[in-house]
Amino acid sequence: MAETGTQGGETLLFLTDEQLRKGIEAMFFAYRGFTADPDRILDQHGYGRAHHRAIHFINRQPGLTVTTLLAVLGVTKQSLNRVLRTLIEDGLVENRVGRRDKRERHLYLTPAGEALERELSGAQRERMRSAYRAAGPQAVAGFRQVLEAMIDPDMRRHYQMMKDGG
Amino acid sequence: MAETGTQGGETLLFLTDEQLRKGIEAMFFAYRGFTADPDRILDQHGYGRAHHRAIHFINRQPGLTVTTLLAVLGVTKQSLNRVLRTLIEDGLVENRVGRRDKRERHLYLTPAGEALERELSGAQRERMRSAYRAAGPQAVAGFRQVLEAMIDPDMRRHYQMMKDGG
DNA sequence: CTTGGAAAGTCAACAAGGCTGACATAAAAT
DNA sequence: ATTTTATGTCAGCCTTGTTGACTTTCCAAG
Repeated sequence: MAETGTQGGETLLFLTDEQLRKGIEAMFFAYRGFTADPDRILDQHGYGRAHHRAIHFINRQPGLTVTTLLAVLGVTKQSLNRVLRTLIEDGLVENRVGRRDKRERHLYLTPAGEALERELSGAQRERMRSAYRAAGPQAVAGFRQVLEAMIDPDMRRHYQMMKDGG
Repeated sequence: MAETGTQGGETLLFLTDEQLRKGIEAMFFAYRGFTADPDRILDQHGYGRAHHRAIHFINRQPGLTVTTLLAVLGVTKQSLNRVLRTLIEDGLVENRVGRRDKRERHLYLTPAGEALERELSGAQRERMRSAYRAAGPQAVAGFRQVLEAMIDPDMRRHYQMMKDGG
């Protein structure tokens, strides 16, 4: 009760424009670090960030349909198709006709696709792990809380779907 | 000492691949939310994300030189120049010859530039503020800690320069 | 004072990865 | 039988990144 200018015992200084600006810039610079290692690897293989995203989510949810992947990635089918086509041609992704609904195509990583996925996610996890370790478990919990609150409501269901496995 | 499988009294479960993967996906979806509002505004004005980044840092550090901005943004001068040229032509950015070193050009926002900057950062801060408020001050502290640990060492000095009020 | 290098700008060409619009096919649903 | 859905494709456009080559201006060191 010695504090002044507080509400519910918590100061609101973390909501100042200055604090928000710092968070915005941290987000900008951190995202660059976040993508830097995969970008290097992708470059060696002649792929780009768009290929990584497709590979990531196909690995995460093997057998998802093109429409689902489209919704998760939030791009047009023409844009995704360009990427998906090269991955299929190169033998990293497989395209199986749906059993129940034969219009659907279910996407799977081939062993080669899984190998690239491991290479990419390994590098990305390494940086993440190092940041987590440096910050500690409590900071990590806060990190996730804020990020999840930033996700667009329309996208949150996709995030949850992936997060909760399956 | 009643705990098992712990080190220094802290569990290491937050470093599992599964936890890291969730962090990676949260980062992916959150960054999309992070850029969504400014992107809509930029689109109305006929600009792109590259213009936003330039405007942001010029506003943050008025009078910075082209070389500095180049280093902060991490793009080539040809790429930046294309963006900068349109901003100058449109009267949002001003380009002053350096007093000490006349080779340098110092960048400033015009009143019109400042108006757009406020519109953009206002929208971005609103989302950030809402996420901060939902997560609380302790989570915000953790959020910043993890993000800062993710920043590439080469980039950290630029982040610090901006952060500490350049 | 000359010369080398730094700061800025420009031209051309290219690539990745977004977008729209139009259209085709197969299969499911009505 | 008809309509709708899922997928795929073609063509063309835009933004924003890249390389490489070259110029002008100006500072600084010899």
